[in-house]
Amino acid sequence: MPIRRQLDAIANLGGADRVLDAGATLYRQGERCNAFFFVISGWITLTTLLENGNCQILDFVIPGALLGFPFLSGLPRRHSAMCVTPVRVVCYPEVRLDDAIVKNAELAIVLCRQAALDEWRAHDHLTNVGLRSARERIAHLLLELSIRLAGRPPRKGESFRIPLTQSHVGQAVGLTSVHVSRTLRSLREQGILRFVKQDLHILDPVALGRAAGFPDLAPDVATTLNDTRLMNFDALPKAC
Amino acid sequence: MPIRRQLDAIANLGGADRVLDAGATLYRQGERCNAFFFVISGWITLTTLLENGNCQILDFVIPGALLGFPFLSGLPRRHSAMCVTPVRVVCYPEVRLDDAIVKNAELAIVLCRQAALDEWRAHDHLTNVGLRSARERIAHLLLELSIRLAGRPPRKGESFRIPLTQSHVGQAVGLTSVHVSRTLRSLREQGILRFVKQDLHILDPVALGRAAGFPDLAPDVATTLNDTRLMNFDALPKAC
DNA sequence: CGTACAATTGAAGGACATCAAAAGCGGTGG
DNA sequence: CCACCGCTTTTGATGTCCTTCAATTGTACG
Repeated sequence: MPIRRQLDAIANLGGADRVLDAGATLYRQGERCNAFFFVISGWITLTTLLENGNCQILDFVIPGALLGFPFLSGLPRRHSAMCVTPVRVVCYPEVRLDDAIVKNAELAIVLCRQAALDEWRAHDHLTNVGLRSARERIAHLLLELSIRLAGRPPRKGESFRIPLTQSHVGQAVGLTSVHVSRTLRSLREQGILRFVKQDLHILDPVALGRAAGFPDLAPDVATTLNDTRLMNFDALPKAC
Repeated sequence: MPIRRQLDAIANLGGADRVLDAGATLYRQGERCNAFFFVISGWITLTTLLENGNCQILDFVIPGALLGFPFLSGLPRRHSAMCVTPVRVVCYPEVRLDDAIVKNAELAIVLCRQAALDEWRAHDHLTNVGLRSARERIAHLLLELSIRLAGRPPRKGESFRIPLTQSHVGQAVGLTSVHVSRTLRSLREQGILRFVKQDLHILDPVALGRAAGFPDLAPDVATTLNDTRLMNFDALPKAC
């Protein structure tokens, strides 16, 4: 079981459970912080803040992920990790990367994989924002989140709890919340999806895929995600 | 010396030198390829191609970097690596991640660091494209490249060889080459920089920094880059 | 029941794209 | 040496996608 292996790998690092309210931060941009975290429940955003007050959401972190490992230890964080919902994590404070890796090759493998996955999502996100239209960006994001939550492409009529505001969506894909609202309306009117009160209903997965700009790529992406242990934590045995 | 350490770490993997023409690819999107590379000279772009023919440049790879390590081995590549100029690399074919890491903790550390740096640049790139104007994006990119090449912030009057077309710049920051041209003209007319024939002249570093949206961040960024061994290969001892 | 925040909708403006054409520049061959 | 080619850069005119500003309507919560 993938996530079991992650936990085994870090078992001897002595983590402690921690509960945070919505709006709290795990670490802040500019801060030196050598802790890292395993997310048990709740949603977290990784955000960078600009001087002008604008804010970019780099990624959404969902349960089952490792978060914030200080590969570049001692250096200030480049982004903040903020809780969107109440969050439960295992916190591993003051880890020394070099020691931990030398002592534990299994951990090194898990970390490399996690880093590669994170980078892959960052790249995906970048192409999304860089060369797609508003409609495509939003469809793409919602489809990606569905796939990450389900571990496979969504089926017709399925629905997911996505605790984000339209403003979050906008900050993630580089649009104003106003335009997100308009675009969601258009998608709703075309019978592709409904996103009300943080519940996303997938009415037409195929049309959604087409709107998102992956034509038949979705199954492949799902395989990737599944293969590399970014699954929904709730779907796991209670062993952890 | 940082890059020496990288090379030491991978010394026993048996790499072979390889020379490629401009336009050649190291690996292609969709391809299964377990090789990775150390760049000796030349510039490389990491690109994703969309079905509609559009193309996003994810990152520019310059000499001294490790490239394409198959963390998610066996899975198809998510992007292509294309030579912008003639390129010399050391090629390490068919590496098995798990074995290599278990046998060589030093390598694992280097890889984790490289992965973290790549992810950091991807995030930086993402905020650049996500919430800055055309002017800011271009200024930011050129400043970033200068810093990576010099290992520190550029000085007044300094110039750098950047073998990119305006079309490359556009594909990197999500703009058309037409608009890149116009924006560069504006920056030139304001005495901030000149970018002619692949030679970038920094006329006013402070104004460039302000145009890019980091106000005083530049020194910090430079420190980060320097600290984490993304330096210009040419500045290294010839030992490699 | 009032306050705060999220979502919605309209009107107007701007930043960037698209289309099209011309000019500069290096390379190649007659 | 000049003509020709492909590629990059430049510039203009026109259009559009998205933003900005502003006001209204939910909806949750103390």
